[in-house]
Amino acid sequence: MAAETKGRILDAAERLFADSGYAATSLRDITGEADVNLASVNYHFGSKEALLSAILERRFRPINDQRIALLDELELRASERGPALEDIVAAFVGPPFHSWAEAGSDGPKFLKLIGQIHSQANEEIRAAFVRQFDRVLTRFTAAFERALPDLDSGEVTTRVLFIVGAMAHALTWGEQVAASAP
Amino acid sequence: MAAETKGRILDAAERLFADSGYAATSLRDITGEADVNLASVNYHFGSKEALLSAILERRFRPINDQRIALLDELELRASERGPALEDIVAAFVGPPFHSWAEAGSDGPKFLKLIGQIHSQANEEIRAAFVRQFDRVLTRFTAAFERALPDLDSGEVTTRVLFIVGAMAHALTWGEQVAASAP
DNA sequence: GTATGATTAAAACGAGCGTTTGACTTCGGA
DNA sequence: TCCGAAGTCAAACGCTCGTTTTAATCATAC
Repeated sequence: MAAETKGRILDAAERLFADSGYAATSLRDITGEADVNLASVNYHFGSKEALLSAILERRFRPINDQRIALLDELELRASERGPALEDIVAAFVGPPFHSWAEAGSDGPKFLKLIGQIHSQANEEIRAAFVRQFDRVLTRFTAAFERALPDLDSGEVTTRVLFIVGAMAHALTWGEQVAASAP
Repeated sequence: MAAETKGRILDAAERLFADSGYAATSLRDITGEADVNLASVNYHFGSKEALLSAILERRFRPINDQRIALLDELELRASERGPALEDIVAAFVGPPFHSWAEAGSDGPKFLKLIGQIHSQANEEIRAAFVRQFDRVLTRFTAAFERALPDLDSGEVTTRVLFIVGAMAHALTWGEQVAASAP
C-alpha cells in the first residue's frame, strides 16, 4: 500500500499546489483530497517542503532530460555555426507542452504548478527550483549565444528570461483564456 | 497620525507581499516592518484582503490610466488603419516600467508584486485583479486586432497573453538576473 | 501462529494566524 | 476646560497550521 499512498499524495498535492499555491495549501487539504491519513505526508516525505521537492523532481527530470537530448541531437546534426535559432527555441519550449499533451487530465495541473512556482518567492523553494534547471539554462544560453553572435550575453540572458516568462504565464493562464475564447 | 500610519502599512505590505507572496506574509510581519500596532491594519483597512486591494488600487490606477491615455493619443494621431503595432505594444508595456523608473527604491518592489499577483490563484484576489485590468485589456486587444487584421481574435488574445507573461516574469525575476549579469 | 518491520490511524502538541475587544492617548472644536 | 471622535495599544479570542506521538493494523518470513 506504500507506493499507492505516496502516489496519491503526490497527485493530490500537485493539483492543489497548482491551483492555490504552496503557502495557501495545507497538508489537511492534501490528505483530504488524497483520502489518506494526515500523518502519512510526514511519514513518507518528511515535511511539506520535501513533498514539494518530490513533486518537482518527478515532473521536471524527464522534461529537462528531453530538452538536453533534443539539444544534443540538434548540435550533432548542425553545421559549424550551430543549430538554427528556431530549433533551439523549439527544443526548449516544446518538452513541457509535450508533457501536457502526453499526460492525461493531470497534465494541465502540473503545468500550472510550474507557473505557480515561478512566482513563489520563498528562498528555499526558489533555490531548489533553480537548481533543477541549472544545467538546462546553462546549455541553452550557450546555444543561444552561439546562434546570436551579435548580441552580448546580458541581452541573451534577458531574452531567455522573456521566453521562460511567456511560457510560464501561458501555462498558468492559458486554460482560462482558452475557455473564454470564442 | 492617521494618514502616516496608513501609508507606512501600505508601503511595508507592498514590499513584503512582493518578496514573499500574499499567503506567506502575516499581518505581524507587516506591522512589525511598518513599526505600527497589529490592530491598526484591521482598523484602517478592515481585513488583510482589503489591504491588498488598497495596494493594487494605489499602484495600478495611474498605470492603467496612463496606458489608456497613451492609446487614446495614438489613435487620435493615427491614420485610418490605426496605430502601428510597435506603438501599441509600447503603450501597453511602457507604463509599468516607467513607474519603476519614477518611483524611488520602492519601485522595483511593487513591480515584483505584479508578477507575484499574476500567479496567485486565490479566486477572490484573481477576480479583483482582473477587474482592474478589464478596460485596459479590452481596449488594447481591440487595437491589436486592428493592427493585425490577418489574425483571428483567439490568436491575438494568445499573443497578448505572451506579452503580459513576459512582462510579469521579467518584473519578478529581472532583479536577480540583472544582479547576476556580468 | 507468531514475531517483526512497515504502514496507517487517531489524537494531541505548540506555534502562529487573522481578527476582535476594551481600555488608554491624542487633540481639535465647543 | 472639557468633550468626543479618532487613533493607538496590549491582550486575548478561536482557529488552523505543520509536526509529533502513540497505538492499532497489516504483510510477510520464520
